[in-house]
Amino acid sequence: MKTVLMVAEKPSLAQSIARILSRGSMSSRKGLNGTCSVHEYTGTFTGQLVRFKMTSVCGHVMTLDFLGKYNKWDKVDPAELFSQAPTEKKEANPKLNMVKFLQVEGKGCDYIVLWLDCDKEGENICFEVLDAVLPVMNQAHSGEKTVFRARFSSITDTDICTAMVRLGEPDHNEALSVDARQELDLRIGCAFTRFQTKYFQGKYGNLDSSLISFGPCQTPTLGFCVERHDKIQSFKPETYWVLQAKVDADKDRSLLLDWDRVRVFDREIAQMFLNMTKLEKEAQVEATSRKEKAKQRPLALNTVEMLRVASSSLGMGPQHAMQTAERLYTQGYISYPRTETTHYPESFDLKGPLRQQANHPYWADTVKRLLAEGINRPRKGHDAGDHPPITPMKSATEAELGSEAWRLYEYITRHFIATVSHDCKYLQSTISFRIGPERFTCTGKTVISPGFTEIMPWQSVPLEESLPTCQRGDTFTVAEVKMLEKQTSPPDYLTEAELITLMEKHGIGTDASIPVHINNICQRNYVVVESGRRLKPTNLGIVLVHGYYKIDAELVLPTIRSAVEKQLNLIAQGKADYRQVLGHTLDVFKRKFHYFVDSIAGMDELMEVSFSPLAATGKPLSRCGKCHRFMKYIQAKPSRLHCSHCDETYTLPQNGTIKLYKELRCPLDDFELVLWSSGSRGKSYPLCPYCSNHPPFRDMKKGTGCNECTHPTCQHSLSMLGIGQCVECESGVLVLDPTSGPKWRVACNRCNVVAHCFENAHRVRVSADTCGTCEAALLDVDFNKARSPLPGDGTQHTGCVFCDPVFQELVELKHAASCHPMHRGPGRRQGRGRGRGRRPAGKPGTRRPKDKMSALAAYFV
DNA sequence: GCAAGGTC
Repeated sequence: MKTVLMVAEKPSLAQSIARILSRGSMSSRKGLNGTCSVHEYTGTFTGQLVRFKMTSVCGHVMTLDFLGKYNKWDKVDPAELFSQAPTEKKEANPKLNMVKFLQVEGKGCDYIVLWLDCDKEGENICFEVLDAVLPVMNQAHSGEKTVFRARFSSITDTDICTAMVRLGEPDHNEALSVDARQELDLRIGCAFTRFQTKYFQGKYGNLDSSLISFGPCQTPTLGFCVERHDKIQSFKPETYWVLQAKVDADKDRSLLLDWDRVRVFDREIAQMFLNMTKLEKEAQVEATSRKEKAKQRPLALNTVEMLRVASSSLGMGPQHAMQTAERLYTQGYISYPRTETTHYPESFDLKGPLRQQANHPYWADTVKRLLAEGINRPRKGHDAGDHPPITPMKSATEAELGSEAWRLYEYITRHFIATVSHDCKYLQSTISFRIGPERFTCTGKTVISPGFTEIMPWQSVPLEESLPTCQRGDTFTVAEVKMLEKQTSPPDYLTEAELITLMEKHGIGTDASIPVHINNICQRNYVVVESGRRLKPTNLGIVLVHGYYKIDAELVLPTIRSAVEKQLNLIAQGKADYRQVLGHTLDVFKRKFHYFVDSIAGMDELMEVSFSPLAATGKPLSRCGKCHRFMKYIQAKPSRLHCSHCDETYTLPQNGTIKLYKELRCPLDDFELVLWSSGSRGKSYPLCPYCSNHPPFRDMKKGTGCNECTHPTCQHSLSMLGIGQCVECESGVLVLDPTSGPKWRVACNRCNVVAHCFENAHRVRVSADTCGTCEAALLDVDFNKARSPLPGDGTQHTGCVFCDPVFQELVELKHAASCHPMHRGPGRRQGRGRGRGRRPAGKPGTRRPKDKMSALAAYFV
């Protein structure tokens, strides 16, 4: 029997589609990556009985990056990234092992049906899948078609079954347009980002950002925030005047009337109108009207609307809202949360999800009435052909969801019930008055039937006192006419919800990536989220945007993306050549880049106002090995040491504290050592600022401290303080922290394993001798007589920290229990003993004996 | 260390 491999874009879709096509009779199993499942069943395909294997990828299989050597920031001129630097496709998520997985499942299959999402990205993933799978599939008989594309517009039985009988071919042009988009984004984004970051970080000391990024989506996103900031800054309040009239309606009730001219900006004119009206005793009714109006129930919920409401009404940031929604989805409470669609397909079972809510303590009454009286069909929305609108799938309570997830779920559910409810109907009555020559109006609303506002009370028509009944020609006594002086007020900072709307309108990002872009500009310290989730740009954000405006406004305008997308669409439609569009667009941006680099002084002028040069920043900390003057410690990210005499900057490890290390010096370059520490309970190690930036030995990497230095005799080096191989990670070595006493610590120089040991010992040294069993270096430990935990009256003991029974009680390994060698699969660590990093050549046979493993386990766990 | 796009 022949086999048909079918691939969807995500595990949930593979399952839904297989369930539809197999009519529920499939057998499912997990794939080798633990994330994707394979659903198998038999059926007919091109008139023959076949075995179907339905599975999925997890989004893109591959990602685009530069060849490794072009990712060295200090060796490559960013200008090279526009053309010279070659790119390669790498696996998008190596942990998922997607290529291997597809090949295992695809091996020996005869046909492939591609069920990827029906958009350009999906079309591109089709070819990623084919690249992986075609080489291992059975060879086709001459001329026989083996590759098919299923096109569907919703995940409904009819759509899926129709797609299956009308299979087509994947569209190469659409896929190519995505290839072009990827390459443009990569080359342009990385070139500008690297240039800006290096340029400004090399110049300013209090610029608090380790990355000054640029991108065709994030930069316009920031641009919107700064545009609003500029409006606020340049706003000049204007004074205006308003007439307000009050008439007596009943004995003890008066009506406030609105002036038909609304407001005037000239005081004398306002005064004139006031003079003409204030002596009038009566207001005459000129007209009355009563109109029935409706407030429409909401469209079904899609992702961006959910994100807007989450931000503006629930105070939940888009990134967080998305994570919460995904959790609700994987737990089965709501349908797939990433969708552009606001329209339910005709066949969608609306009553099913509604029935789920019929006994919910908060809205049972509303739901039961809807079910009994019949639901209202949702309004016609937009069908993007991706997924149905976000719908609650089962009932839930706050107790089972937790308060955060509950608030989002409650909103989604109320919104869903509202979409199948009736519109809110109300009566709007208007009375037009004349007082002297001026006209005034009074309006009032009364609810006829609340409709959906019953379940969305925050949308309800505000309760107003009804207007008195009257008719044309009636008169009312004027109680008062007065002139009010008011001022126009500036707009406030952009809210996240407003920003999402702007991004959507200008096509910046997609439903899935909008939260990412907003998050990016926060993390890069371009904007901060203020109260009411308003986005206030920082000095850095403002200067960047103003700088782009000054040099090349297109770099920040929202059109930067849409212009490129127009070109890409030509590729997708087969109207333009992929190579030509790509080459041309890169050429345009390469010119822009060179112009930007040449004009950077213009941005600098703005920077200088807000930031101070490196030489004027920071506090003196340690001495330079070249000029022996003090270097300054610059705390702003990325933290570094700067020698203004030599005009050199040395970067330091991030996310820790730095202090001087006893004025000790590196024997290689005479720089004073500094001590890096991750916190009081964490690890710390000495570090030579010069070696860390210019590794002295071939086997040392940049950015490392003395705990990885292979200097043979320096007292701070790995060679002198290393004890033995890390118990958790593959390449690390446990190193004694000589500064940690009296709460002595041994820490891995690669991962974050920290062992606490020998508390209150007054001296711990690494001995030159090694353990006969495991090759680890022995430790020499001295205790004070009064506090010695050693047996008898001993104050001194030498032994192996791993094997010595006396030391067993005195060492405690933090953090490693589940990752201990005992719990890991066999066959790693082959040929390597416990010796310290620079172990003498170990013969393959000298690994530790088997029972060593159980000894270790008993020891640490 | 960089982009933006999928998805977990």
